[in-house]
Order: sequence, then C-alpha cells, then structure tokens
Amino acid sequence: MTRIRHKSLACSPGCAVEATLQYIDGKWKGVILYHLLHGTLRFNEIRKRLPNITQRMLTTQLRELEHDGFVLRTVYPEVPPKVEYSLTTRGRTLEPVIMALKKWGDENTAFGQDTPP
Amino acid sequence: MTRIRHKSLACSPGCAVEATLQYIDGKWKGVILYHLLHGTLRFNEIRKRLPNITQRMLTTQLRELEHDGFVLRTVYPEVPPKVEYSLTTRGRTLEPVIMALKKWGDENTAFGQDTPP
DNA sequence: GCCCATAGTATCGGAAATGATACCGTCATG
DNA sequence: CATGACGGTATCATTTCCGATACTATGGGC
Repeated sequence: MTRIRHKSLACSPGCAVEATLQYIDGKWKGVILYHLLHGTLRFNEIRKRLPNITQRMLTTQLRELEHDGFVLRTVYPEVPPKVEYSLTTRGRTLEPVIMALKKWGDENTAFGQDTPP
Repeated sequence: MTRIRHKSLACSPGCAVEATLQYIDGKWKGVILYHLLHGTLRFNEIRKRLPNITQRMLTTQLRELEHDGFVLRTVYPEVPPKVEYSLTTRGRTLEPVIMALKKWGDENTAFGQDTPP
C-alpha cells in the first residue's frame, strides 16, 4: 500500500546523494516540504498552494512524508474534519536541502517570484 | 525521443523547488553529477562508480544532462572510442545543491562512507 | 429533508521511467 | 581469424507513477 521506495541504493560514494533524493522525489514532495517550512497547514490549505495536485496525490504524498518521519499529522476530532500538517524535527533537517533547491531554481529558471497569500 | 520532462510546473511560490528537482530527478542524475564534480570522467569510469546502472540508462541520463546544459560530452576520434564527460559552467552551479543532498544523506542515512579508488 | 464543508478512499487506466538483453563497428593483439 | 576494448543502439517487457473520476462520513445551516 505505502509505496516501496528506497530500494537497492547500490552506488558507492555519492550514494548519499541518491539516498536523499529518494526521499524528496515524487513530483510534489519538494514543494509540500517547502510550504510546510513556513508553518503548519491544513489539508486544503496545502491544496490551494498546489493548484494542480489531485486530492489523491496530496494524500499519498503526505502519507509518505509522514511515513518517512518528516511530517506530523494531527487530527482534530471535529466535524467537519480538521487535520493539520507540520514538519517534525527530522523534517526541519531538510531545510538546507530545500532551500538550496529553491535558490537554484530562483536563479536559474523562470521562477523568481513569491506570491504572498 | 529525448524525454519530455519539465512540463506544466504550475505550483505557485515553491515552484522553484520543483523546477530544480525536475532536472536532477531520474534515479541516477544526482550521483552522476556528484561524481563529475570531482573531475572529468570517461563513460566506463562513470559506469564503474555506479555498479547497478545499465548501459542504456547511463547513456540516456548523460544525454539528458547534456541536453540540459549541465554536462559536456567530448568525443575523441580514436579507436577504441574515447568519450569524456565533464561539467559545464552551468553544471557547476548545481554544486551547492548536490552537496546539500550529499550532506543530508551522510548525516541522516547509512551512507557516511567514501571509498577511494 | 437537502446541501455544504472537510478530509479523505476506491477503482481504473494510461503514460512514463526503468530494466534486460542482444547487437554494432573498428582497430590491436594473439 | 578470433577475441577483446569502448561506447554506444535497438527492441521489448515491466514496474511505477500519476491523473480522472466517483464515492464516503458527519454535523450544521436553511
């Protein structure tokens, strides 16, 4: 059910590079983590920030991030449901990585913008 | 023929993160770039450093890296063939990204080793 | 009674990424 | 004349990922 990533990983030195990439690949995880760096968000709040993601994708990506220990999922027993997502301590260790990605993207692609809510 | 990556990219702010990831995803590119950071390498030298990659995969990944302007491919008209791969200036701009990935991997996974040739 | 919001699941199908395997050309060596 | 080194291609099968769509539960407001 939960995807079986992080399989063989049989490179030699630069293996650490691959290992890290395995965690943040998946088309949406990078951005999700980026947004969570700025604070706790509810499910639909994340969704608004990722206009093209489907509900299913967001759910699975969040589940994987949770499974990998980067994200904390807090369910409030209310109706309508309320679920908050935030970074764990381990999740925050990815900050330098995410920011390096962001920086490169800003400087080398057509995305130097930041639209505040 | 050449894969059509870098498609929609319709996230809002953290888009730059995704944009960068699109270039270095692909299961092998990260490591390839990492090894090339240390200097020019021939085809089979790279292959030795990535025990599990198939010839086809190495070729396609290198072609994509070349297409994206990160890698320079130099063919020497000799027999047997000799082809060298090195980073372009643009390729070197990825160094902080690669090193951030490497560092995180070293500190947070079971890959704190570096086996010298 | 009916609709809405929230945070999901379930199911299906297609596209894309990766892997396995076999083959190619040329010259040097034995 | 067979073999090996090097840097590939070609073809096919499989795995994996991703998207579209439909469905669910519950309580509050109208």
